Amino acid sequence: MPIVVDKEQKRKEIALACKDLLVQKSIQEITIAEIAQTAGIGKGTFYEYFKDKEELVFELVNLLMQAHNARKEAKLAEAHSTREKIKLFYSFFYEEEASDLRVLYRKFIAYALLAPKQAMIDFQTECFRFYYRWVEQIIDEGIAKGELLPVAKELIKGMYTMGEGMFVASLATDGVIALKEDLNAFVDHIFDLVEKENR
Amino acid sequence: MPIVVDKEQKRKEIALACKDLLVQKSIQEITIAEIAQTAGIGKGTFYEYFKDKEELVFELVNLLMQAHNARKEAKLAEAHSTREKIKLFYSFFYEEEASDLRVLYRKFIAYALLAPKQAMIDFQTECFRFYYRWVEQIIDEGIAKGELLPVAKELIKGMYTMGEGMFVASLATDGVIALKEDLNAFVDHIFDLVEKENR
DNA sequence: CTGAATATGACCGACCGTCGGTCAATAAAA
DNA sequence: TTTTATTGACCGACGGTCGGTCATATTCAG
Repeated sequence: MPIVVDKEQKRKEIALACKDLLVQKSIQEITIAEIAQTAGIGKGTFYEYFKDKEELVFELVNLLMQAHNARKEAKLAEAHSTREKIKLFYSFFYEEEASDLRVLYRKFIAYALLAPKQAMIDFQTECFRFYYRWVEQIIDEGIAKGELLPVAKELIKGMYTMGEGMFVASLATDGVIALKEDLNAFVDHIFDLVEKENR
Repeated sequence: MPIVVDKEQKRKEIALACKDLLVQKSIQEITIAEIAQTAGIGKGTFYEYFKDKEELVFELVNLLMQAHNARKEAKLAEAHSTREKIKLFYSFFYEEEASDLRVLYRKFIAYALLAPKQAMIDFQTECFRFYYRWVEQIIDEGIAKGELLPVAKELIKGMYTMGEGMFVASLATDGVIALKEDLNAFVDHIFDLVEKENR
């Protein structure tokens, strides 16, 4: 048989090799030739593995997000209070650890708005479901323990999208949003409202 | 002396002439030549008024948003309850009337994330301030009337960004968000929590 | 007062460079 | 020999520029 490369694997390698480039430069400034050179492949080869630059960004976000989620799940075990567990979810938006991923995620969202492709939609939907279930489980536990009012369950979707919304808004405005502080403040105020003991 | 045209005015005319084109096609598919042809000007002339395609989108969003805000303020006078007034703010995200503007706004956000320019940031910041003040005033009235708990004031920023977040999320996912229903449900639940009578 | 000369900015599209995407040729493995 | 992977030369589309043209307001000589 002829040469057989693991296409899936090579995709990942190419994407990873371009990480710094993709994080540092705006995608529009990056040329395919530059990408190929960075990954140490020919320009034509790039097209064997990706349809365009967006797919490359997408692959990388996918890759890093998976790793990120794994780390987060580990951390979740360490969190004690319900409030802390929920805040852990939002920390993606400001923690130093995830800053590269955030830069890429931002570009990914932009593309998803500009020229959505099914794979992107599927990915975003899966992300939503993943985090929704996460938060749902935490809230359910809180309700079961009698800590939280049952109405807390109805707030999950809004709370989730609030995070993304504040993230986007903080990137597109200047001086009106302090992401970490505003996110945590909102969560605290909501918790104050749905914790039974405060009633 | 030579012909002198009102540059500001002509910018608006060009932008307005391209509205349908910009709403219907993805920006990346549109060429400058096409824009020039649609607006009935030469390609070179386009560059006399805009630096690039993004500026054109921006001008149009700006224009339509101003008109939209004016209409909204008029409607606000008709709304009765505090809850209704707040919901009026969110209706931008789903009302038929604003659908063209939303399509453009979506593209605008994408550019603001992809390659932010100061003018875009300023515009978004101004939009934020405008709506923030609006909501703030309504909430303040509600508190003054004794309808709402004072903590309601602390939720404004989160509530505002939740709207944008749910909007973005609904565009980037499939089947998990019903924008109108989810927005209104969240608002209702929050109101149930911050209205004094429900305590 | 008139109209010819002139100055100036609006307008334009031919041209140029860049870059995304293709494909014919090559290499290498089986 | 066949099949697969790789490559960079090549092509055409498109963004952006620039020199030239045109329309009109102003000026001033007659």
